[in-house]
Amino acid sequence: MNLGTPMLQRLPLYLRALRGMESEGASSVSAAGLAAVLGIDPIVVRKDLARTGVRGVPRRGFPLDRLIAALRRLTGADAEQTAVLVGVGKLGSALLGYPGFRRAGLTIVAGFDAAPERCQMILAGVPVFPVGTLTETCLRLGAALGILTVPADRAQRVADMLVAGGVRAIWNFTPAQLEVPDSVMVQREDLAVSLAVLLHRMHERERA
Amino acid sequence: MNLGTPMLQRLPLYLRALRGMESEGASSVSAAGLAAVLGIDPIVVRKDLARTGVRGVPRRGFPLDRLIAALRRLTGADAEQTAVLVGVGKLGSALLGYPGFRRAGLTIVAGFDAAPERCQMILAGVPVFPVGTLTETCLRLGAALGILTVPADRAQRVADMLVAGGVRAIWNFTPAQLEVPDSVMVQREDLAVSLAVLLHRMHERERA
DNA sequence: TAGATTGTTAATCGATTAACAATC
DNA sequence: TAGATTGTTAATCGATTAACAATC
Repeated sequence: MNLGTPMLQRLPLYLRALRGMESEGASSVSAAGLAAVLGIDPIVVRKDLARTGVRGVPRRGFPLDRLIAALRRLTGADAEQTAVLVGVGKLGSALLGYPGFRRAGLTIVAGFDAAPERCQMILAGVPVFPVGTLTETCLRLGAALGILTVPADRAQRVADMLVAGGVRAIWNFTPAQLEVPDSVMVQREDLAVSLAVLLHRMHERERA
Repeated sequence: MNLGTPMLQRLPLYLRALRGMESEGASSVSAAGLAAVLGIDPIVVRKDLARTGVRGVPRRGFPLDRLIAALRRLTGADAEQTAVLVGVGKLGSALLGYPGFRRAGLTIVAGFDAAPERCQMILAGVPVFPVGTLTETCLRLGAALGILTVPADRAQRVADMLVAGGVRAIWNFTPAQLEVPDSVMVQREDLAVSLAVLLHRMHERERA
């Protein structure tokens, strides 16, 4: 199944809302109900749910458990990947403690840092190692993903080590432009981009 | 000028790259050159640059200074907004120390936290106050933006205080679904969403 | 049966891509 | 002049929106 980015970005929102409903004892949900909870256009939700392949029942809605299973599969949450995180500064340790990754199917199995005093620590249950052991440890653990939270000027060097360590994707929280082989996917997380969108929309709304 | 989100997300990347070129002494840039640096399709860059209104010169490219000025205006970086940040935990203090906000035209003027031991501190040059003084301080400082980095179960209450404090937008780093008046823009920053996109694309690439 | 809700098909809209003309 | 690069117009593509048929 080939999903466009806009739909792909909505799926985790559905998943989170549906899990909440399930834990409150619900067993089915209508597209309109889900749309209302999330503040999304009901037509969009209906179409998205149709594309999960789960059949809804007129007048009753969709079976919650099957919908959750389908969404977990579509978002890749059921694949159980492991990640390493490099750069255990403030942002890095904040990410180590973020519980949402587990629910999305990602387990961070090791942290790395250049500062000796940060190594040998255990943060949020994750051991931190010297960055010199990165490639070797990556290979040993079979990590699928590398999370980059180092200073921008070290990003490329660490990325090279991650690639040598066999990761299949890099989640880049630095502004650096990384050079990696085509086989490795890089996704950039850029707060300056988000902020620009926010400021522009804020001004836009005020003009209207 | 009404810009679509895709273009709006590319503008800060252009801006950052152009600033780098300027600091290296360049005075003009071609669309193709900029595209190569960022790994973006040259046709897209050419069209985006055309929409800035800056005239390029065939065989020479665009004047760097005018392009930077135009991009600053389009992204809102020249408007100089102030923000307050609520929840000075790991993520919150990481954001307080992020230098990119300043360059994007945003200054964080105050932090707030519920824990008494975190108040009276100064982090990255920003004073931290008790969350009880939030609304009052917001009004006094005339903050345009509230950055929400508190636990999810307190998000709505803090959002209410921010709204009462007169902010025009809320940058929500919690998974909570906020209820605010229509006049206040809410932008959600959701790592679970980004991760789902990343994992899906990673799998997609491996199938290909 | 009636009515709510799903499922599907068509229309609209905006972004990307392609092709080519204009200009230094 | 020749050639590189911008600027513009048209074609394609995908997502959203709208309308309506199908079904419990």
